[in-house]
Amino acid sequence: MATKSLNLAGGPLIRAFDPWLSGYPSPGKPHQLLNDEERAWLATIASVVRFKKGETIYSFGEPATFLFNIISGVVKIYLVARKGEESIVCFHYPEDLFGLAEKGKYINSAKALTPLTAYALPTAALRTRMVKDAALEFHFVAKLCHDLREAQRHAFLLARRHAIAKLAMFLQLQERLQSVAGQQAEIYLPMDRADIAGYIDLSPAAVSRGLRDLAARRVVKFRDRRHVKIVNRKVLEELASE
Amino acid sequence: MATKSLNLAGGPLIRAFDPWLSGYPSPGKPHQLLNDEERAWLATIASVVRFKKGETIYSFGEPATFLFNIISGVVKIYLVARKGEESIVCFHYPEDLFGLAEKGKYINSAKALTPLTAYALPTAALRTRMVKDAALEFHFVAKLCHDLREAQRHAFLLARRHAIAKLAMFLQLQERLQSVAGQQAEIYLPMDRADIAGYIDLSPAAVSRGLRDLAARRVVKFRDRRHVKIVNRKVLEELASE
DNA sequence: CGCTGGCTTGATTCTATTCAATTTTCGTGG
DNA sequence: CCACGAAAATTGAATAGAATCAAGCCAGCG
Repeated sequence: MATKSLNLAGGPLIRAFDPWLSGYPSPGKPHQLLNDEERAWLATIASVVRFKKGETIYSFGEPATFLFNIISGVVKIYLVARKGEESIVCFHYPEDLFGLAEKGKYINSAKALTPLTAYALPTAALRTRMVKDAALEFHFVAKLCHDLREAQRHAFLLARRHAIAKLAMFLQLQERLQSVAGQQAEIYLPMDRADIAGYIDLSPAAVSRGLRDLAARRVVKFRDRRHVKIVNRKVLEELASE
Repeated sequence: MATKSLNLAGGPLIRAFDPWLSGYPSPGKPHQLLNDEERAWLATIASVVRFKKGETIYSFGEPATFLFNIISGVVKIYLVARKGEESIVCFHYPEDLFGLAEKGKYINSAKALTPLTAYALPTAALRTRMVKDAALEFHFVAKLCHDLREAQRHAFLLARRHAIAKLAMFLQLQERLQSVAGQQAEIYLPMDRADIAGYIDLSPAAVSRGLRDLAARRVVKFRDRRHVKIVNRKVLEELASE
């Protein structure tokens, strides 16, 4: 991986809903958690790293030396089952954190879906600081809560019976991840069909058929394979809830 | 809900794996996160609450005024889908925390599966303290990481193709939740078949058939409907990974 | 302009769901 | 302590839906 110490932007950024405060700063949107001072401090321990599209960032079982904070690009977090098929845990976008560990080792693998720029935060330094700096740590708590809720939503998605319901909910989740302001904006799908399949637990064939049906029913409209627009939001919601 | 301010035990207890340190204090087991001072302080803001078996602790959408820390008993966290069926998010055991919120409201519902005793920690007081006390907060970070990993394992379980694989993995997860020391100990299932079904996303009928088959293949042995013993751990692992 | 990998589509197979009937368990009150 | 009723669990038969496998198609890229 390419590394440079120079801090390109103003330092790390983390985005999440506050678990406790309601509607702050504005309802319906995650807010920026770090203040300038915190970003500046984090910048002193962070390196900016870059990865090419398709490059592996870390693999299951490796010592977890870094926590990553995305500047630009998208990554997929995945697990490989016995049979070799990838089960996708989640997708991460700019201002997300990834690199979750257990007992000092990564418990999943990460791969860049697009060219990626990120801050690499050494876990050792981060840990030392966090035990002392409550305010900084507090923001990590908020982010963790956010990711936990997201993981639970994913589990909820996986419990949908019909392929169409899974796909409908998947599109809703993706839209929110990209926190599109206007209702009319297009959703960009940085992952291929196999990755979608791995995330919602369907065969690639079923994903293909499902998306075809959604388009046929005029619920969504594809500009090309990676750009969708939600045409009938109402019906999509109904489908998502079976 | 019944409330009393008296602190029965020595104060709240939280258990988890440390995300960063490896094998501390002993490999393979979660450790106690709070020190005596922290427990004492938490005890000053906590009330001890009790719930009867089957009682609802909180419901989706209510203001999240408390975070709960289980002293004894088991709770299920669940979501209700459109059709009225319950999707179970997770089960919580003693020394767990529950009551996750988003923007000040509970995002799921909680019900006692057994008679329950817990500490109710007012979120407002907790939040105030956490912003100042880094060490205390650090332990909550560790616990959140723990739950996040657990949620991701759940999603992984849901992605298993065959009913038997789901059940095998479910039993493994339950065993770990109860962190049985010896290999020979029995697993206690505090939930009914419908709850198992809701957690692993199968029909109750399929759960029944699956457990029957596991028993028939001598992989597990039921003493009664709620007590299982893993007889052939090796085969169970194979089945769990399909 | 052709090649390669991703994507789509079709036919078949297989597994869990559904729904209903039956048995077992559990809680209650006699 | 036992008997009863209600709820939970099991079982069976039919059905529906996605997986699988294989073949063809399209898109992006050299």
